Amino acid sequence: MFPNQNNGAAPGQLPAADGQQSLNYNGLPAQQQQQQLSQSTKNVRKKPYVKITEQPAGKALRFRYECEGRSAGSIPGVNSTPENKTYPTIEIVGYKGRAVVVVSCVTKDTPYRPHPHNLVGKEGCKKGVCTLEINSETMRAVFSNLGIQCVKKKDIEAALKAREEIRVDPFKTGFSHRFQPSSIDLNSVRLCFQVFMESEQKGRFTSPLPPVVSEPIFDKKAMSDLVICRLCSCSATVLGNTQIILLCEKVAKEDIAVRFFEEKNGQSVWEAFGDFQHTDVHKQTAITFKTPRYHTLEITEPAKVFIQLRRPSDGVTSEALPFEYVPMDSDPAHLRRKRQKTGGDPMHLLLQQQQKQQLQNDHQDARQTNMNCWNTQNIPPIKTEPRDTSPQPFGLTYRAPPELTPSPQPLSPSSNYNHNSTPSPYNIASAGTPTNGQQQLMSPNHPQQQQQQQQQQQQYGATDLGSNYNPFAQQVLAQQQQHQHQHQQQQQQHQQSLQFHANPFGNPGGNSWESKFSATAVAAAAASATGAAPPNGNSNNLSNLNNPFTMHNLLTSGGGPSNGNNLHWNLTTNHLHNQHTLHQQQQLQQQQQQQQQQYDNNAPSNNNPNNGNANLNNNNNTAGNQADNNGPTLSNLLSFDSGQLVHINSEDQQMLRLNSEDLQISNLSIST
Amino acid sequence: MFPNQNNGAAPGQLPAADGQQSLNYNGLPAQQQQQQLSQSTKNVRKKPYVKITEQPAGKALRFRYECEGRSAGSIPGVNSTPENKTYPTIEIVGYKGRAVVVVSCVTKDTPYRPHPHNLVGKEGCKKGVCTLEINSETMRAVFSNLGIQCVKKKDIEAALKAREEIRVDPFKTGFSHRFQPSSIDLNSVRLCFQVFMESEQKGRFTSPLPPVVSEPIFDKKAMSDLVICRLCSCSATVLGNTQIILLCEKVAKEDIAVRFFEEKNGQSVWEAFGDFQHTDVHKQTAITFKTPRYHTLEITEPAKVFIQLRRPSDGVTSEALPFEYVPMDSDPAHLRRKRQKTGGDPMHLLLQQQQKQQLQNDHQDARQTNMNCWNTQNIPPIKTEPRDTSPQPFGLTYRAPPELTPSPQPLSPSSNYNHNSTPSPYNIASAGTPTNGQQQLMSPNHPQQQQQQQQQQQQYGATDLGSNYNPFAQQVLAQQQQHQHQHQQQQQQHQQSLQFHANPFGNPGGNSWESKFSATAVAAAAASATGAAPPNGNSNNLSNLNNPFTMHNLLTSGGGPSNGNNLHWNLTTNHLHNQHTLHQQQQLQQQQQQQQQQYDNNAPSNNNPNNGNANLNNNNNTAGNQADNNGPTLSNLLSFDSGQLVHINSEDQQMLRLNSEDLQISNLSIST
DNA sequence: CTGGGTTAAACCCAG
DNA sequence: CTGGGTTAAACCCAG
Repeated sequence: MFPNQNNGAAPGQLPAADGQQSLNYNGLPAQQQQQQLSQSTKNVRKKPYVKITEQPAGKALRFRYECEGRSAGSIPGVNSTPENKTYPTIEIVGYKGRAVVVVSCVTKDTPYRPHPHNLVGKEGCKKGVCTLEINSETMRAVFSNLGIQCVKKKDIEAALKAREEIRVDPFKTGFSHRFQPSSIDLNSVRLCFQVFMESEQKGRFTSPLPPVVSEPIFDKKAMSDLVICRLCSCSATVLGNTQIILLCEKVAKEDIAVRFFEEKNGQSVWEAFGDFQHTDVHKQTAITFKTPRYHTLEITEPAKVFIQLRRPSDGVTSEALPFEYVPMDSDPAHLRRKRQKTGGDPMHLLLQQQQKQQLQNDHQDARQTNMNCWNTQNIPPIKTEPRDTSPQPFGLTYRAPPELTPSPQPLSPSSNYNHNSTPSPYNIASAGTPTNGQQQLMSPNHPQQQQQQQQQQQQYGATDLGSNYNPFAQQVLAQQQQHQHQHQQQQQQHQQSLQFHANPFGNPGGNSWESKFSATAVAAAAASATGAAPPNGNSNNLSNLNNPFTMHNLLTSGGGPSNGNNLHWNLTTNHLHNQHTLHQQQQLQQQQQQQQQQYDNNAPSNNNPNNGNANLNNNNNTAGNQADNNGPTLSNLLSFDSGQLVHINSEDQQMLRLNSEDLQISNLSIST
Repeated sequence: MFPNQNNGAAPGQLPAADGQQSLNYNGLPAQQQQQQLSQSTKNVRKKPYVKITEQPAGKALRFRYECEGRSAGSIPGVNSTPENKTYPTIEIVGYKGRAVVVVSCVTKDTPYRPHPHNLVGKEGCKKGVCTLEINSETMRAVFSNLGIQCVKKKDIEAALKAREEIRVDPFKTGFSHRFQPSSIDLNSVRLCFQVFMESEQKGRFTSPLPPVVSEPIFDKKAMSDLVICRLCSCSATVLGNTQIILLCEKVAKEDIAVRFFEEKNGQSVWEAFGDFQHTDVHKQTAITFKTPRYHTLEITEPAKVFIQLRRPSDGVTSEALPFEYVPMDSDPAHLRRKRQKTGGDPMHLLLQQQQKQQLQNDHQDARQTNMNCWNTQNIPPIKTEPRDTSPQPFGLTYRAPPELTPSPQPLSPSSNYNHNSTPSPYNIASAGTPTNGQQQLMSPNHPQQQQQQQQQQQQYGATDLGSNYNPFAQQVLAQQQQHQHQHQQQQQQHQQSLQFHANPFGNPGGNSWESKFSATAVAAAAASATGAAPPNGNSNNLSNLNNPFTMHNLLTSGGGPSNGNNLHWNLTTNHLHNQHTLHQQQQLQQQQQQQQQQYDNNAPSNNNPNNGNANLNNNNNTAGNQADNNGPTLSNLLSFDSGQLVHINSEDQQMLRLNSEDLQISNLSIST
């Protein structure tokens, strides 16, 4: 282990457990958590962790496009009310001291990949992530102005590339998903909180806590609830077949049903569905349907039932509105008269009415009335002369226009949209095998864990990325993770050395290869390269060399402006005999280091308009100083962007030295 | 006058008038046309002209975006039916022989400016315009595959620039409107047909006929008719106040009314409007309203009336559907019962019903029922015991889903959308003063006409381009026109010479200035320039120098990628004392020539990817050969694009010599 | 491929 | 500025 890492979390550093320790977080019972913790930490009694004390509201906010040129608003807390506004809040449990949190968007579903959408807001938001120092008294951070700025499909790739550049990838899934933009759900995100505690070396925030994700957040615009806005009538006769127009929020015409049901003592005793075809759904916002027949025609008083929208695909329903079935006597005059003519036989009447309505079913509309929607299971003998009872309508309109209803929409993500609610990483762990169960609590540096993660990704990749997803890409994913752990290289060296003959720049150590790699050599390598891969300035693209699939993606992904200062060379032939992923990963590390170094040497300030006088140190460090821990201090960072508490030194040349720490955020430094 | 122009149209060239000459075209009676023609042509009895024998359908086709990556379909003729398809067709009347027609989109409203939308199709469509040779037997051209590919707002400027480059500007309005993209209606165009007859010199199509425009064509997607798709009920009691939901095609909630009316012997005897607020318009596609009270409560049989949508802003209405007012007795059972309880007094009943419905008016919805919509002018004494009459509904649904109704939508542009139908250019002429009336038939080369056009543009500019439109820009417009007429310069020289002292490159002739304008001089001029105008590669931008408004536009129009090969220099100070527009125009010509020449010298093939081997001649002609008439031949052009009958030599360097002819299409050459 | 409905991206109004 | 409806631009399904 390394000096800056305290994954082992020496017990002495931790404050005594406070009362809150016994509270749940991420929905797990405290006992279970405790068990988990003890499983993984063995001798360590309490490990600090991040707790979301106020979840973000599930769909209170519309995602905003950058082109809208406006603030994206603030995600409220799930318990926010107009009178008492709350905001997403986290708390560090089991640690007191300085800490910094980095918030970013990840995908709703596991594996939690970096999500292209950006967090924007007044405080701490930069490059789509939000970085705040946690109040070291309360050990809390409240995110009172966090908006979600959505990217459009065409910009997914660029957005993920930008995220990759600042190395925010909480779960080390890599960024290969940027080549499958359509696999990314742009209508939902989770917030991911990555907390970094101050290390022994003051002012450096290099001790990460396991990342924690919020409940999903849905774009309010896209995910409209099922809502019945209006009904032209909320009563009908027990005979059914009454045409009713229902106005609603946007629905999918192929995936919507109108459900009638009756409850007795909280128990559903009857249900039936309105009868319509998908062509009866008008512009996604209105449904013309016919009422189902009531389960009995023999009622003398109106029967109170409910009507609601239901989405068959997931069973989600709208709020139920009252609806009334009235005795046959209450139907319009012309029907009543006809019944009288036919002697009042209700079955005859039923037949007549059906025939009549069949005729009314639009001269234009030749389809058959679908009798299947009717619940015909229990039709009792019908009373010949039902009493003339008066229906008592509930009112014709159920939802007033927005300006008239102060009542808030249902905001809780735990209502309709959490049917497949994804658990937090801790929950995942607990759901897995005992071995996998430790995963989230292990040091991300642990080689074993990296392999586990890779396995996990392959697992998920098959299900999450659709049928087009190429499992090859998952390798790249794992490979890309690897390069964030350059510091480990020295330790891993004994494992690696056996394979290093395959590397043409074969250099077992990470420290001294720079001297072997002059600009001339680069030029020669570049000149001898025959591949057509467009240089695009991203060091991870070296993974192409091992992965024809990704290469293909690169070649077909539209290229983008090529960065003339980044040389790439084709090493494919050198890797043909590499069979083990781990070996490939290790080689990749070497190559990436080499390329990074070369980038540093050849392009000292290109593409970096902000790279002015802010970085007073370390801009021209050499390859040998990997042990150099002098990251940018907060004051330096502040002079870089004075509105920013903590700056992720994304654009700094420094980043390119790859002296990154445990997590993707390389050097979070702070000065007091 | 010039050798290639036969505006005078020597009578001997013309075939004898055929029978069709007596037909109308562009909706003008033949007599009136005849009169017009004789007014302007004095001694010429019959002038050939273009007649649209089949107008394009007014809104049969959806405009398609380029990004949709598909054919844009074919505009049918206005008389097209599924069985007998027709297409826009023109005919040349009064001339027999070879001719070519160039079709392009122009704005719906006068002045008919080039419209950024492009014509695409299998035959002859290139760069957004369609060029066909007219069948010289029938003297007709049928456009059987003409689609409209719409540009998005952001691309308006580029699209118009491209049009400018190929010099398609039928009415010489210039292209200044590209700096007011929002002034351009993207949902409508007119087709403009420019016919060029073969000149005395065979194979050259340089004798233009006056351009003719079609009736407007509207984007089917955007301009949906007012259509009632469905009503939840098509009958109500004479009392009114029955809530009805109406489903419709997209309407504007602020500009829609539901009109009830009654006709007796074709005469409208009663009308009233449904009662609703704009908040009752649901998602633009449904309206919940309350029926107005019928003009009398004293009916014993159902009264047949009509219901339709009406757009107050322009009075346009939907088709009317039958609606039935039924006597009070026919209302639902609970009301009838209540009436019985209160002794059946109808006024009491009315009051009761109103109160009741007021209560039903949504607990949420506190607004007052708007009684103003009711026609209360003629309420007779009410019969105490109305007969129980049966309503006879017309059926509940009025428009079936698309797949069920074969009946075509109304297609004629002369129905709803031609309220301000713009006449053909001939009609414009006839509507003007006698002097202006000759305008369209005069040679555009005539100096007097240029001034007239300028006046006309200023006139139209004020009304067509909105309140932000700066009349200064109209000058530029005229100035821009001017530079298409370099040939005239020699003739105009005697007028110009007096003012030429103001020109720093003072060069009265158009032939020999090239020698005075070396690359060194250009560099010096560029170096001394202090203005901040971004170069953007368009020679017309030189007009900025005279026009601060346009300069402003350029500076704020977003710039676009600057063309490094186009040097601009700031001559503003040299023009401070120029007061007369004509002088400015003349100077501008000089400057444009200079710049063009410089462009030719410095950037021989930049920005011209197609400038390969197609242009065998004239790529390196000098400034002296302005009389050179060797345009590209058709065979040359065919090797350039073999699918193309006639090629507008837009990208040819040749264009830059400005040896353009009468119309904006410079050299239409053809080889047999 | 077509017609045409639907979704995603921009735009813009009203409070 | 905000929330949120509407339009314009893309996308995509069904025949």
